Amino acid sequence: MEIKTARLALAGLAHDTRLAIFRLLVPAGLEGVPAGVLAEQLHLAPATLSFHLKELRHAGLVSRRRAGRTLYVAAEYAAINALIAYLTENCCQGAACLPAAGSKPVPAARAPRKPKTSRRA
Amino acid sequence: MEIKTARLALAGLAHDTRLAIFRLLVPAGLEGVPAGVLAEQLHLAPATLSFHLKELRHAGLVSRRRAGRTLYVAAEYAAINALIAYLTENCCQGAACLPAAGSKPVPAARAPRKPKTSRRA
DNA sequence: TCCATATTTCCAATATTCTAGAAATATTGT
DNA sequence: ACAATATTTCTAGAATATTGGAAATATGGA
Repeated sequence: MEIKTARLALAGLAHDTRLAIFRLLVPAGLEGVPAGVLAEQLHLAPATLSFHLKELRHAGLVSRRRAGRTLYVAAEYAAINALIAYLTENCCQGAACLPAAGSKPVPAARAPRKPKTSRRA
Repeated sequence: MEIKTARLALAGLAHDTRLAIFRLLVPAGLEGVPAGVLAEQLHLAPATLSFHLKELRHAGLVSRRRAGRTLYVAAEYAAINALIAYLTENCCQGAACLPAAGSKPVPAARAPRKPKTSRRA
């Protein structure tokens, strides 16, 4: 996953309403949820919901499927998988996201430069 | 991890500069990187870097440690671990983030209501 | 065709976030 | 105490995101 894609996905979820939408979609599986139901459950004006769905779609986090007059929105599980993979690979130390087995230990506090040429109390 | 914490972490990383900062910190381990080095590497005005570090700190994604005049910034691996765990648990179908083994299959497109009382060509 | 339903797009007002200069703070060395 | 370094806080303007009413679009049915 590219850094730009990752940032888009992060931004997509980094909003209360959108995170709430996504969490409603997750248990709904591939069938998804009608947009109207989302608006009802989250008390959102139609235009507002539409705006956030557009954002989520833009980030590749949800897909849309029309059934008659109703548009079903569904979570794009692959996108989260990819985001989790990105975070694991790029924002952790490889696999377990530990401080890295071989990383330098925390040094004791001391100034970096100027090795002091002469001293004087 | 709480939803609010998760959103904070997501928002923290959902910005080009902050994601770049974090990615520079990851390989630096617990020792971290002097703020000045970050500013230099990313060509950021001191005040701008400080603003983003504040955001990252607020989100719990980085920590700060003073060594003389220099402030070392380090990645908070635990925070990413927690975020990944949150996404895995809440934005996936449990473990593998698959469309859920038991979720309903995608239904063929059809209108939801009004089961049609009479027909006519 | 005309009407009702479901949702989107358009648009403008509002809110939030970002940037960076300048001044302030913290620390060390002289 | 003073000067130099490293970084933050203050501040305000610029940029971007969010909200929702109203009009537009898509679909199905009478």
